[in-house]
Amino acid sequence: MGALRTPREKWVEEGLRALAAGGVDAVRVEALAKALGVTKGGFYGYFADRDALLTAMLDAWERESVDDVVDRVEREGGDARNKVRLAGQLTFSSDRLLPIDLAIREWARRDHTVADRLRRVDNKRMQLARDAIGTFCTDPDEVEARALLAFCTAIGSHFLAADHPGRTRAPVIARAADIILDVPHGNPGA
Amino acid sequence: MGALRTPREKWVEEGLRALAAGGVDAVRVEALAKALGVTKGGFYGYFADRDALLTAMLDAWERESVDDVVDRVEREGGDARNKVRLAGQLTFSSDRLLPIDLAIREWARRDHTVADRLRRVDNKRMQLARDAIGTFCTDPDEVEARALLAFCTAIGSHFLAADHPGRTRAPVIARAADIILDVPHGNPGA
DNA sequence: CACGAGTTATACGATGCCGTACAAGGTGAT
DNA sequence: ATCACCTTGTACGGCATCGTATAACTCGTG
Repeated sequence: MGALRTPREKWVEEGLRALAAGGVDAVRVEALAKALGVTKGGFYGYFADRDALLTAMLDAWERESVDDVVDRVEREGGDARNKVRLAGQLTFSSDRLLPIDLAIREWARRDHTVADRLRRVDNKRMQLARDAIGTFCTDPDEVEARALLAFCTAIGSHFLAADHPGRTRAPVIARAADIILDVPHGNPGA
Repeated sequence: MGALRTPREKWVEEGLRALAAGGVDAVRVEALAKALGVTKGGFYGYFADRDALLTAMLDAWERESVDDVVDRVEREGGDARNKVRLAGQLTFSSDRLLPIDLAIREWARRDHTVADRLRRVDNKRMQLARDAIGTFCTDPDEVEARALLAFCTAIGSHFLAADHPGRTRAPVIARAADIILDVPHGNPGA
């Protein structure tokens, strides 16, 4: 057989890169080919059309961002509050996954198929947060509210452009996390 | 003089509609013309090019979503916690402004000019939240954290696809707002 | 009613993109 | 070395879009 010089995965990978950088409209066959240093010649051997690539990209993302993350959290999570923090960090602090995640959220607002997939993913992640928060909070309504807060903060902070006078964003987020996880703050330094 | 049949504002308005519906890439001169029931003939009398329209759209949005909202909140706000709730509702529950707001947040992630404008707008809104929260919360770090939570929840909830088993999204948000605004919950019904 | 200024329609060239067809190229097996 | 097979390059038709040029139109005014 002839060598597989630009395998299917390369196209998917480059597609996700383009998606992260410029949104779904930036995923163009000829642009990906240029980025890969080839022409689109081989593309249509792997994919029927551009839509088939988009589907393959979503498949890869869903697998990578659910299975992998859930596995790691279960193995390394430890304490309940830490599991929430770890789960958040894995997706929302990953230089690779975060931009893809945000781009897919934009995409999902305009495409029902993508929205359904995102719902599946978010539901699994949300259950993680519920389980963890449920270990130190008994009221189910409050658990749901705190889980929502955790998620919205993780996502929303990347869409919020405001400054924090005299501070960076990080400590503000940390303090917000304490409120979400109901960590009391006495007099500072105590 | 000949009548002004499709004035400049119509193009801006239709542009914002297209932006809200399909993102900045959907703002296409010929598509707007079609939506307005004309051809692009008159467009280039008002705008040097497509970029000029995009700038005009941002101008209109910035004026409408800052000046108008701030004015109304100052006039009708009342109690501090209610000011936060009202400010949130005005932008984040408006069928007109909300989709534009979300679309501009996506746009801002890929265009520094837009990001700067969004920062200006968000800073003004954020100051509103700080002032209101500051009336019942003394620790400045905590004020900042709660203001961030309020904003991130308002934005993030529109990018979060998760379901809430046995509930709708609204009551969960309401309960989250209580946590953000530090409203105590005793035994239910008390 | 006729004129003129401003507005709009139509036609055009240029560009970028999709998807197809076919030729050219490389790789491993015989 | 030669062949078969898979991959890639090139060329093409078709479509959508931008921005320009110019002709046609519309309406208020005299």
